[in-house]
Formats: sequence, C-alpha cells, structure tokens
Amino acid sequence: MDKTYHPAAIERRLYEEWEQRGWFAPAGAGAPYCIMIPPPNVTGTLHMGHAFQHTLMDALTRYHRMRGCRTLWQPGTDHAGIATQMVVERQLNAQGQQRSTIGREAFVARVWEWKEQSGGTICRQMRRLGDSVDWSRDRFTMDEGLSAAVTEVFVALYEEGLIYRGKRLVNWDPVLHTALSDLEVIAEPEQGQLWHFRYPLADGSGHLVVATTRPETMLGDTAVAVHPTDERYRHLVGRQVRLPVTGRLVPVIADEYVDPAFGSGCVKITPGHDFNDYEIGRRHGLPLINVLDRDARISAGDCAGEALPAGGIPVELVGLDRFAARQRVVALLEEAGLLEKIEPHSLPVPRGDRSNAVLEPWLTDQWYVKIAPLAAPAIRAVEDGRIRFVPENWAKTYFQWMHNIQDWCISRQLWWGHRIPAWYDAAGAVHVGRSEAAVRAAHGLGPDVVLRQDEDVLDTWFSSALWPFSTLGWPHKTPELGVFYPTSVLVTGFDIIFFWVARMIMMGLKFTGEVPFREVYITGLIRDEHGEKMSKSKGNILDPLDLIDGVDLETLVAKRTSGLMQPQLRPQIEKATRRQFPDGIPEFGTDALRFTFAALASTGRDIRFDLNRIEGYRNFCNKLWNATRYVLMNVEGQELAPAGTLPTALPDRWIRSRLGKAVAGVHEQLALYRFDLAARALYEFTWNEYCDWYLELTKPLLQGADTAPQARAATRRALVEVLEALLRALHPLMPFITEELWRKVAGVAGTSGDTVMLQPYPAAEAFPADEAAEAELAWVQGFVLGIRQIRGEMNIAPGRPLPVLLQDAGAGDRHRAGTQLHFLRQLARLESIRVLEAGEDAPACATALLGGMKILVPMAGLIDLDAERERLTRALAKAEAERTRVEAKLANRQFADNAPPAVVAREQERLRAIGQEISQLGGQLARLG
RNA sequence: AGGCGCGUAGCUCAGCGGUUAGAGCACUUGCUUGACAUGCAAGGGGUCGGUGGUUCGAUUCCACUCGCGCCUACCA
Repeated sequence: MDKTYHPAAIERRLYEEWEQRGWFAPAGAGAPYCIMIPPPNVTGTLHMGHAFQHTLMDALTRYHRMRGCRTLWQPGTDHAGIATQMVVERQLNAQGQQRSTIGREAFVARVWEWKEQSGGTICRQMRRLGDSVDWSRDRFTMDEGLSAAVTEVFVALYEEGLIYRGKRLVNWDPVLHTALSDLEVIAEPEQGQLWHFRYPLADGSGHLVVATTRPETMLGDTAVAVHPTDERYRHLVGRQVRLPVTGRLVPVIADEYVDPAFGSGCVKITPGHDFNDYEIGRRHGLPLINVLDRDARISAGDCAGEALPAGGIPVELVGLDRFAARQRVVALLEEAGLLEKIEPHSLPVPRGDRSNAVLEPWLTDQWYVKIAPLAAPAIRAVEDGRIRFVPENWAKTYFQWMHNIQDWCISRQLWWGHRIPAWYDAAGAVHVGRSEAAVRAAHGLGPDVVLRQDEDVLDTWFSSALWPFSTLGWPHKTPELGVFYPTSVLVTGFDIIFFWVARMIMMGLKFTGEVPFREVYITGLIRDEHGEKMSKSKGNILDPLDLIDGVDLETLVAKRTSGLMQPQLRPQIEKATRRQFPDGIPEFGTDALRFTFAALASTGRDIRFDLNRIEGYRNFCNKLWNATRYVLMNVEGQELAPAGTLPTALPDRWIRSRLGKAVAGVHEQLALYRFDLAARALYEFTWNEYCDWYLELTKPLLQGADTAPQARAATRRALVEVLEALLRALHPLMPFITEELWRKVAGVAGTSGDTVMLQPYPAAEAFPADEAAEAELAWVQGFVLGIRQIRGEMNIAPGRPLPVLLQDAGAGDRHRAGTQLHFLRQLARLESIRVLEAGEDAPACATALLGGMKILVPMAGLIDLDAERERLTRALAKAEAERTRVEAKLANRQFADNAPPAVVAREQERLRAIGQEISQLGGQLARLG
C-alpha cells in the first residue's frame, strides 16, 4: 500500500466494476426502497447543488441496499424546454441562421442532435460522484413511454374538465415569444417613475389626474377608477373622461381596489395589460383593448379580435417598441399640457427567469390546468401525514402556496417539448385525444376534414410532475410500479417545492391514487464561501469534478469566464478567481467531497461551501488509509483468533463497545436525515477512538514481548473485525476508499464477498456495550492525559521516560495500575510506576489528579518549579471558582427543594469531588513551598 | 403586507432547560514516536445579537427588539 491515499488511482476502476456487474440494480426480496432522482436538464451539467443532493441520495441508497432492501435509485433527465431551446437557438444564430427560417421540424431535429451530443456529460459526472443509480432504467422526459404518459394525463384531465383552453392575460415573454407560468416570473424592485396625467372630463368641466408607471398602456385604457367612498371624486363616478391621444370616451367607475391614499387616488384601468385591471374590467364589464403585439410593440389595437371602439391609436405610435412608445406618449401629453408631474418611483418589474426580458401581461389563448380540485387532496396528504416534510417546517411553505394556488398555465409557445394533443378543424373547434387518428375516430371526422394540431408544447414541469410514476412505466401496470411506488423519499431543494414537489403530489394522487413519496427531505442550498448563491454570472461556480480531480488556475479561469451572458463581467470574475485560487484547486477525490457534503448537511437552508472543510476530509481519507495500512502490516501473514472469538483484552473490549455506540448513532441520525451528525459520529469514532487510542493500545499488545501468542491472535482478530465493520459503516458516505480498503481487509478477516456495497450494514447489536471496559479504559485515558499534560506544559521531551509515583491510590487504582501497566507505560512513556504507601512522603513533584488519586512526576532535573507552581495555582483558582458556584447553587433552598433529586445529588457529588481536588492541589502546592 | 430562516471561538458550523458550551479549520508551543507531517502531543481563544419574562436554574422556552437573508403577494 502507498503511504498516502491517491483517489484517482482507484475511483474509475471501481465504479466501472460496480456498474458492469450490475450491482446498482434492485435485487433480492427485501422491502422496497426507492428514490427518484430530480431529473437534471439533459443538456446541462451538474453543479455543486446537484453533487450535494446526489451525495445524500446515494448515501441513502447504499445504506438501504446494505440493509437488505430491494433498492432502486431511478436516474434520468428532463428536456428543459425553454433553456434547451434557447441554447440551440443561440448556436443557430451564431451560424447566421434563424429558427424561423429552418422551420420547426429541422429545428427540433437540431435539438435532438444537441441532446445526443451533450447528454452524456451528466452521466459522466454522476459516475464520477459514485452515484449508484440503476443505469439500465435511465429515463428522459421526452422518451416514448414518458411522452405517452404526458398525453394520457393531458387527455384524462381534459376529459374531466380539469384542463381548459382560455383567452386570458398571461405573463408574456416578448423575447422568447412564449407564455410563462407565474412561477417563472421574477419581480425585483427597480427604479422607475410615476407619471401624473390630466384626463379631461368629457363635458369640458375640468379634469382628473391619474398616476401611472406605464404611460404607454393608456392607449388601451377603458376606464378610470376611484374608491367608492372617496369624497373628492364621488360626484364624478358615472361620468366620462376623454382619453388623451386616442380621444376615446371612457367611464369613471368606483371600485374598492383603488387606494385613495396612493398617487392621486384615480387609477387608469387597462384591462388588456394589467392583471389587476383585468379583474376590475371583468367586474365592471369593461371592454378589453390589446395595444401590444407579440414583440411588445404598439399594435394598431384590437378589442379581443374586434374592431377598436371609437378613437384610434395615432399612426406614429404603431410599431414602436413599448419603451419608445412610452416616451412618445409622455411627450404627446406634455404637448397637450396634460402632464402634471413626474415623480421617481420604485416598482417591481416582472422579468422572465430565463430571458430576463421585461414581461407583459398579454391576452392570448392558452391551456390551463384547473388546479383547485387537484390541490385539495394534495393538501390533505400532507396534513394527515401520508407525506412528511423533513425538516417539517417546510410543510408550512407548502401549505401557504397550496392554499393560494392559481390555475396553471401549461402551454408554451416553443418548439421543443411535448406537443399539445389537441387538433382544430377548419371552424376552429378543438378536439383533444391521444392522437389525430383517435380524435378523428372519436368525433367521426373523415379523412376529408382538415385537422391542424395545436402548435404549442407543454410546460416542462408538466412532464416532471409525472416523473415518479411515468419512469416506472405508468400508465401500464408494470411490476416496478407495483413494487416501488409510492417511492420512499424525495430529496430536493426548497427552491422547487412549488415547481415540482407540489405538482408531483397533485398528479401522483390524481393518477395513481397514492402519494408519490412518503417523505420529502428538503436540503439546503449550496452557496459559496461568502454565502453567495453560486451562479455563472457571479463567476463563483465550482465544478464538482474540479474538486475531485483538481484543476489548474488557467483552466478554472477559462471555465468561469467563458459563455457569459454579460461579457463585461469577465475581468472582475477573473480577478476574483485568481485571488481566491492562486494555485488552482488541488485534487481531493470523490470521497472527500462526499464526506464534506454529508458533514455540511445540517438543518439550515444555506450551506456555505468552504474549501478548508474538504481539505480536512481529504486528510480523513488519508487517515483511514493509513489505519488500514497499520492493521494489515500487523495482521497479514499472522495468526488470527477464529472469527467469533470474544475479546478479553481491555482495548479490544473497549473499541467494540465504542463501535457499537457509534453505529447506533449513525442508524439513529440517518433515520432523521441528519447526515452531518452521522458523518460526525463516524469521523470521531474513526479518528479519535479507533486511531488515536485503539491502534496505539494495540501496539503494546502486538509488539510487546510480554504478550502471549494467543492474546496477540485475539487482538489481531479484533483489529481486523472492527476495521472491517467500520469500512462497511463508512461506505454509504465514502464508497470508493471503503471499497478499496474493504477488499484488502475482508480477506484477512475471513469475510467472503466481492464488494462492500452488498455487505450488510453493521448492526449496533453486533457490538454490544461493555460499560466495565469503558470505565476501565476511561481510567487509562485519564492517567495518560494527566502525564501528557505535565509533559506538554512542562516542556518535557515526549520521548523521555518518566518515573511516576501514585499517592492516595485506592484499591481500584492499585489494581488498575497493575493490570494496565503495559498500556500506561507505552502511551504515557513511563519509566516506572510506584504506589506510595499511606503516610509515605513524596519528593517535589508535578501533579495530575485522577479521581481521588494523585499522579506524581518527581521534578528532579525535569521540571521548572515556578512553572509547576503557576500551573497548580491556575488549576486551584479554577477549582475554587467552581466550588463557589456549586456551593451557592446547593445553598439555594429553591434549588434544593425544586430540582430533581438526581440533579441535586449530582451537584453534591460535584462539590465533594471539587473539594477533594482543591485539597489535593493545595497540599501539592504547599509541598512545593 | 404576510410567512420563514439565521445570529454560539478569528472563520465555517454543531449543540442544549441542569457538571467547566463543543468540533473542524486557523493560531501558539513541542515533536523525523516503526500506520499516517494529509501526522502526533500540549495550549490559548466564546458575557451563546440585545432587552424583558417564565423557571430553583435559560445559550436552550416565550415576548419584544436589533442585524442579515430567503419566499409568497403586491398600490396604479
């Protein structure tokens, strides 16, 4: 074995073997355990958030597989409609081509090409992460089977009246030319202006003032609204104003919606271009005028397809972009003397989450899912506990959204996606069915009738919502569906609770009658070391593979600065990257990365990724590697006690007891999804107990001349057995190194099996608690620590053997000093131990306390008297302060009367012990003079 | 506006109604100790954001407050 661990040397080889031998596929007849991967964008790459979640999913998967479950981690990708279409369109544009000129069919073919070309990236990344997904079941949302499920669901919902087509205001992206759902809109406050315009009353008796942030939409105003109780305007309600620029007459109406305190208290109402105005328009039966085209340029104006009522839009405005039109409209009003004032005003501006374009509420025909009937059962499923959120607080977020849920706009004016299964005849009547043939058959439409399929595709999330059952073969009643659905747990981030989690619950319940998963474990979001969200535009992204393999600075800079949406950010990103990683990133290996993710997975919702952490866990890998090296060096080719031999040596008994407790903790924490605590339990056991104490304790046993061969064989057995179990316990978190080491150790341990991943996960009961051994070893540790403390603080060379005297040793102490002598000698580097008889005087010594006993190190030639005096004085002061505290506590009647007796007793014992300590320290100090 | 989260050592984070609040990293000191310098040993460092309350006892529970952040909705 190498002296240090080199992950690159083993990772790929082991993964290939796992995959080739089919070990990821569900096997056996155990209880089913299933996790559905949140499908990443097929043409994307995995970022740190994916790597984090994959680590947790794989840990759960491997853990349950080792516990004998029939375990399926279902992989796959989604087609990411808008994102993918945008990428391919950009490629096209770069070649001087346009989507519109090559046509739909050719374009979709190009997208498929791109998918084939780039789709392998994610699979490669997942393999490097060690993901034990069943690749034979890999699925893609645009696969035939999954597409059939989409059609089936669409038709069924339509036939039940839960999908409808309607002309409504939608969030329109004038750049991508598609409708978006509410969730795809990002509204950030931006600095704008509030324009105050005078709208003359039709009878010439004056004017009223409206305030608006969007002057250009006044071309489509169909009313002015005031609050019904607003005394200033009450008399105007029912009268008419002449809309400037267009000259149309519009009524003054009263509506509760108006806030009299804002602006002038009069609101222009544009039902065609504002969601609130749309509602007001409906309440008051106002006409609806559309003044924008699909590019958000001023159109000639139409009234839901009808001719514009009296008064038109000036020709000079038609065709102007909305922002240019805004300036012209303001100028026109100013020229007409109707501009009262302009105020600066901050307002939320809706932008598309992909295009970043300012969206327009726009009147179009779209398909909607009527959501309330689906939401109600989905709410109940969480309320009654059929689905449990972890941490449970996220249920609140879920409920809040579900209770206010709006109908879901599912049609997108894109070419890449599931085409809507609806056909129109020449008269424009719509027919929905599983295929054109089915539609013709169902409606008796002969071949002479021309049918045209709806041009639109479905929201990508529509197909993602079916993922838990469509991947298992639904609508067919496949065996897998029967075994693995409902799935066990969904692991995902809180950012897609609405997009995905809620919709899966609704669709799952609707189409299978069962919840799609029993638990939802919501992870935090990985951020950079400053707590900033990682994003391409911030230039702070890390590729998980770069942490695994390492990356040089130039490559890293190139990665972070290429393909930027805003190229002007390049210099600052480059500078920051060079500052943060002057030497690039070293190789850490997959296991170190995975252990880091697990250790960071606490309940918080922001997780800062700190390179120092991963470095620490790389060292941990190396520690484990070297511990194994030590074990093998001491065991290989040597005689071992037969398996099942119960250990008798104290260290062997102790480490098994400690392992049992550590393993119990891991089981407990994993059941709670506390990967951080599970990781910590394993880390601390491995490093602080197995390596720091146990391996050191085996040295006198194995290397000392005074140990019987049989005893050595027994210790070798314990050494190997505990390591073997530890490797199994660590495997779900660190699959590669544990596999490599386990294969070396298993043979020696006499365990058969080709792989650790199919071995049983250690049970705590296999290593029962041995409290006597723990107490005994705690005494040894206390002894050793006492000596080390003296050594450390007195600057005594670590190698120098010390003679030690024991004073006030009880019977137990005397016995232990005898039986554990060889351990004390080795670990504390003792020359000799002598027990002082009662009344026997000791020379000047440095002192350590162990229970009632004093451990004395004679000072002659070793110890600085002043230093020891100072040390004792410090300890004494500390002990006295403590005594004061405890005394005060016990003297308090309230405490003595009210606190539980056990607590009071503990304080009394504490007082006794501290009193003893003080007298011992005081005596020792006095002796030093 | 409503909802939620966070604030503990220099940094990143655990923890918890009851001994002296922990870890990793960083820091100081000493070590080529026969697995490991990606290591070993010792050490320094915190009035647990603030105020008030409940309690025998609060870092922990409650209220208020300050600071930071997120989500949903949104007044033209």
